[in-house]
Amino acid sequence: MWYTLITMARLVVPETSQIDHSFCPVYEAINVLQEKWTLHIIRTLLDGPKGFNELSRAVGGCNPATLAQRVEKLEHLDIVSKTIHSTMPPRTSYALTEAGQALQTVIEAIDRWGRQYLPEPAAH
Amino acid sequence: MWYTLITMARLVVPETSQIDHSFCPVYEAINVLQEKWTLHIIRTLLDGPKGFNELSRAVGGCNPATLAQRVEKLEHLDIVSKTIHSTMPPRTSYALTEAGQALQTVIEAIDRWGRQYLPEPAAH
DNA sequence: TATAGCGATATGATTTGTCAAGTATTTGAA
DNA sequence: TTCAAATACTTGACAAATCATATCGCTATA
Repeated sequence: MWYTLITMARLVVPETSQIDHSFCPVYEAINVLQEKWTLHIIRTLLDGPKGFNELSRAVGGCNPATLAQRVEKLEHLDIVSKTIHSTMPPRTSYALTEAGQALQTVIEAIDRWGRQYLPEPAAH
Repeated sequence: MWYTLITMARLVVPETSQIDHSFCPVYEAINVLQEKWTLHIIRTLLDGPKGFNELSRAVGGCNPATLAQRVEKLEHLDIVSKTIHSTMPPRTSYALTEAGQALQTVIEAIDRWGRQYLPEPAAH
């Protein structure tokens, strides 16, 4: 099975016009990264490991329930790793795994695009 | 004002610890791209201009209300352009602008990352 | 001794996204 | 000729995601 940039999530097999439910990496990757706060969390952790509240402050504006859910999901995907240093007083740190670090290229591409094409909001 | 990859949306000025509401391109770019379906829409349009239903089918799974809202927003951001060929019968086409085309680098980075780090879901 | 900080979790309100159905007209097939 | 399908959306009801805020037991600092 081939994949191209224009390959759809559900590939249509020409002969039969049936839907192919095979796995498409780009589509899945987009689904992972498009969840609210995910890219912000990753960008923040590129700066180095952080505790829960520290991460929360650095990300800016994400409420704790959502943040907890996001980092849990990212942990399952092996993008973020969680280390518990002590339970009482609670002390934890979140860091990027190798897969997480690899997302730096994505963040950089977004960064370049934003600088070039997003207009500074003008007063109106 | 400087921007770096680790720059937060609201920069804290060290001397005063006050919040700086200055515009941060990366943060804004992430906010644009993290809305549900946005990256899928852009990836689909990289394949060439499409009509509304054609786009809908190619994106796969996005409902028309959301799709209409997304393309309208992308039009405002000058990422997508809309051309009405005829009103009755209705015929329209959506295409990427220069800024939209430039997002190909982002999609490609996501593509590479997905192929390398997203595991094919195993049967369980 | 009082206060702030830690890593969360609970609550109920609000925002966002989804679903099914419908519009007015033309095109292609039976 | 007659009927189903396609075009680009819109509407209103509903479900799901995210929101601000309060809270927990405990420790380190003030």
